[in-house]
Amino acid sequence: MKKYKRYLITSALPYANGPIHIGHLAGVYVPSDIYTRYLRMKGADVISICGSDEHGVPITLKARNEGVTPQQVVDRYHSLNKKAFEDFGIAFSIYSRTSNNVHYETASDFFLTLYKKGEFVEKTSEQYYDDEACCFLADRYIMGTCPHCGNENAYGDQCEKCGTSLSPNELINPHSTISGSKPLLRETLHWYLPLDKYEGWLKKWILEDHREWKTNVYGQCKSWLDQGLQPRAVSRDLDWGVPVPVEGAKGKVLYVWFDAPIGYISATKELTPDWQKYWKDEETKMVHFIGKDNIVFHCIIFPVMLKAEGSFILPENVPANEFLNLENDKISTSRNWAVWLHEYLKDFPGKQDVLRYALCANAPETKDNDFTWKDFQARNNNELVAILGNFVNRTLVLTNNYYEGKVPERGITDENDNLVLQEILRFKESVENSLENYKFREALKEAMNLARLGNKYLADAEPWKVIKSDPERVKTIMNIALQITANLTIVFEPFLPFSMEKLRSWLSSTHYSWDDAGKTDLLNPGHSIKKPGLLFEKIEDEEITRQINKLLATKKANEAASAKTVQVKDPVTFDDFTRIDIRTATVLEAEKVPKTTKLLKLKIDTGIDIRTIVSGIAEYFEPADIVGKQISIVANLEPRKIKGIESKGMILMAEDNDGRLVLVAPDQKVSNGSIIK
RNA sequence: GGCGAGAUAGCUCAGAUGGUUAGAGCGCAUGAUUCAUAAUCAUGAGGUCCGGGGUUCAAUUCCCCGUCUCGCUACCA
Repeated sequence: MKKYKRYLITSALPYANGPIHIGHLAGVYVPSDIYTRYLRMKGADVISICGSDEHGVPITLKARNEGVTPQQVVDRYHSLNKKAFEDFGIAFSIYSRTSNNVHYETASDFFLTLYKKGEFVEKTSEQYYDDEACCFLADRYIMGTCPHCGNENAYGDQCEKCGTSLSPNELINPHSTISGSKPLLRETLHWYLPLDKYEGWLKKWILEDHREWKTNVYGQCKSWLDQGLQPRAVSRDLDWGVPVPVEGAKGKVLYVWFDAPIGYISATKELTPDWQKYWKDEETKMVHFIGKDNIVFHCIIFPVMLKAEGSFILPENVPANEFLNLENDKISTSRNWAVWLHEYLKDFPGKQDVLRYALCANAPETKDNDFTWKDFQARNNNELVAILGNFVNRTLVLTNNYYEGKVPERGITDENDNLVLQEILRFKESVENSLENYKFREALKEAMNLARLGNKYLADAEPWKVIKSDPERVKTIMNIALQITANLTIVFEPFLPFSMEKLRSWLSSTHYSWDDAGKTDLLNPGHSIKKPGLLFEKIEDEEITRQINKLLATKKANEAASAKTVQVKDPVTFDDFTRIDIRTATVLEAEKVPKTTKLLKLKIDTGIDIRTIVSGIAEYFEPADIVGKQISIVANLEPRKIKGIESKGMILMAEDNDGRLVLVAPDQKVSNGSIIK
């Protein structure tokens, strides 16, 4: 294995439009923190980089909705999240932000370097332009009627009601969210990063040189590479972000995914004038901690950016995690379905380590996992309290009782003692091995096994009995139990830094280095320890019930919100209404459009003609079930090509609250082509 | 629809280049113990290893076809 002189750890920059929740923590920040703390304990030269990702359209929209500036939005979440991370003990070397000057400079320079090297492809395309506001409209700045579900408030990139992803020119009646005016199509110039040019290089770098990457990461990369890469735009028409630093690029900023990873570099610059040795020296090991949704950016796009620039190193590994669910449901910021870090810290003061433990023990390392409050409670009560806390407590209490807190001399050891002393050394290796391979769950379990060993040792040796018959022997037993305790402060330090600090203070011991782990003379005879408190406290049912009720209330609120009927649309004149030609028709044939999920191709008899309509209803109707049914259609809708098939008209559907589609048909059979009015 | 990942004890997960009884932790049951936050220790019960085919002397492991979950992606008039 290659030896490295120093480490550069990055953690995905959280987007500054919402607070941090347990999904972020379990997927990215807890693992990266454990890894960083471990490396620091080894005495390695390591920096851990993170910060707020503060650009992009959703932030500008949130600002507009709230009537504040984007800067105010990001200021709010930046400080909230920065503080929450600090309070939670995530040991970043720096928590920076992409709206600061260093970043503007760095990102700008980076773009310019690529620009001057001729790495970009320039292309013009047609995009919506707002004449009144005099600017191009990013997807999220255009709203209109969703062609699929009729939701009038669909965004240019997605309808949030039916989940359909859209492109702006699909919207019916598009309007600008800035001025409300109807936008026009205009030509605009953008810069593209030609990923395709680097495809061959990426294939070798990932598929051949990094077979050791996690299967989910490797598989996803392979999938992208096999499908072939396309150039990707690196600029957008927007006024919030890093301006494109070339002539004639007024009103254009760097696209947020181009801008954000450079944030790792600028944060490093901000941290140290020595930043180049971390980013440009082959002897630095760079590791990106991210969630699975970020794989393509960190394994394909950012490496291409770095490679194209030419002077930067590439990540040695990208240990992406899967997602964490909450009580059997996807975590969702917009649905308020989350455990928010800042609220947890308030609800469970002093219990950072409990959450760190629960999230690490149940981290979604190989597949999506579920966080439940019951599991959280069980982990605390049955593991932290019962195994780790209890062992520490009984050892320290006995030492205080028997020796007034002075570490006793270790006398002659018996066979079992020797076995245990050997075991202690083994733990160092196995925990270390798991950590080096980013298997944090496994590492934590091994650390806990050391506490288990301690409990078993005490149960076997029974010092509370032996003290009556052979007090000399008890000194040896307690000495060994204390050495185990000292070792616990080392192997648990990366996972439970708050508790281990407490424990060290009770032991009156120093902050050991990682390489002290396995030693059995960490506490010298005669060394004084203090009276212990409780390392962990039981969490009672009421506290858990309170949290569960909080979530139930959220669920109820969400249901109430979705049941609310969508607001009645703006009035239309009778004249407008009569322009829509709605008629009855009968389905003659139905078949699934190949290679699609939702599309059915229908041949229908409208009474006037036989025509083809393509409709996105395949998830709710089997072709056989719909043949022969009488339906209602919009007969005079402009024809449109869908998947190469010309569709003439639209089938009317009623959509239930849960999204289920139901045919709208006449009550009794009528002749085809009957006008519905 | 394409691609990727996953599916193993009640729960959370390991695992096997295919080979006699498939493992761990938690939970559960029984026993022991009382130094310790009713905490610990021992023992035990629990599994068509997602379903169906195939290859093989032998498949939970390899191949093919499905099902379900999650992600990326296409599509939705």
